Amino acid sequence: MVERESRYDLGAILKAASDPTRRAILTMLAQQGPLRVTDIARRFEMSLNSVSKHIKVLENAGLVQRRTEWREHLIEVQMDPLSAVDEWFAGLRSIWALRLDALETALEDPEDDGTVP
Amino acid sequence: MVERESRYDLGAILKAASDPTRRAILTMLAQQGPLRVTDIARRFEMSLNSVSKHIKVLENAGLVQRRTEWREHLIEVQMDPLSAVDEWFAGLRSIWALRLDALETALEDPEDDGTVP
DNA sequence: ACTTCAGTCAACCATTTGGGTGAATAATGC
DNA sequence: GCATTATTCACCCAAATGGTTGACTGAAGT
Repeated sequence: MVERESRYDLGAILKAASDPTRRAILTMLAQQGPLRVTDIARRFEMSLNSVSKHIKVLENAGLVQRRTEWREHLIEVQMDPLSAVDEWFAGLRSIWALRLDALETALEDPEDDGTVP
Repeated sequence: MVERESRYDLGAILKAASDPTRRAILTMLAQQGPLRVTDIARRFEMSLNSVSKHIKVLENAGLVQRRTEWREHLIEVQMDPLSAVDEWFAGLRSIWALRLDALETALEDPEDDGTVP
């Protein structure tokens, strides 16, 4: 059985994705497939070190996976954690919709004064 | 015609949502409907000021809206910006899927050597 | 052995962030 | 007019962030 459950840190995912450089890295990886750190860095006007740090943030959030073959670190995008965000959004939307439903019902029911405590 | 287009700042939305306190505020607002700043703050072990700041961050990202009726500021959750995130995720996933498709096709076609440049 | 290449680690710096306090603003209630 | 209520504004502070450079580790090529 697959260990279903949000094993991902929602905050970490969102924070990782909130940086434009890191989003660009993710896009690049999705388009081009697994890349080495150096290859990624070369496409940015930024030091290799900074890119390496960004990758570590992404890795930490689970948005990227590292396959250390040979002396090269192949970085691969990982879409799974995104679903944790999807799920949180869905949850938020549903409780919001639920409240609206309750509100409507209350309005139809004249016993209630229509206020939401 | 509705001004469709991502008028939202993806980075701002993600960053705003990356903080646990702010996520809690959003959840609270979704459950309870519009609330005053003070009401929100009372539910946290945190100064009113800090909560006020958090709300401003959310407001800035478009995730909440302020209806300044009377002297009270009614804060209301706004789900629209979330779709900007949805869309970005969808885009990322689709370019990723596209690349995989291309890869498969290449593998079926023996003229290609199977490598992805 | 020596050099080069791929990356990380460590230290540093400026800026942002998340928190706090106290004063300021503005409307209401007396 | 004065106190109360609701909220923001202006600072202060510690910690985190995004970037830099320079030293280090480890594998490959010569």
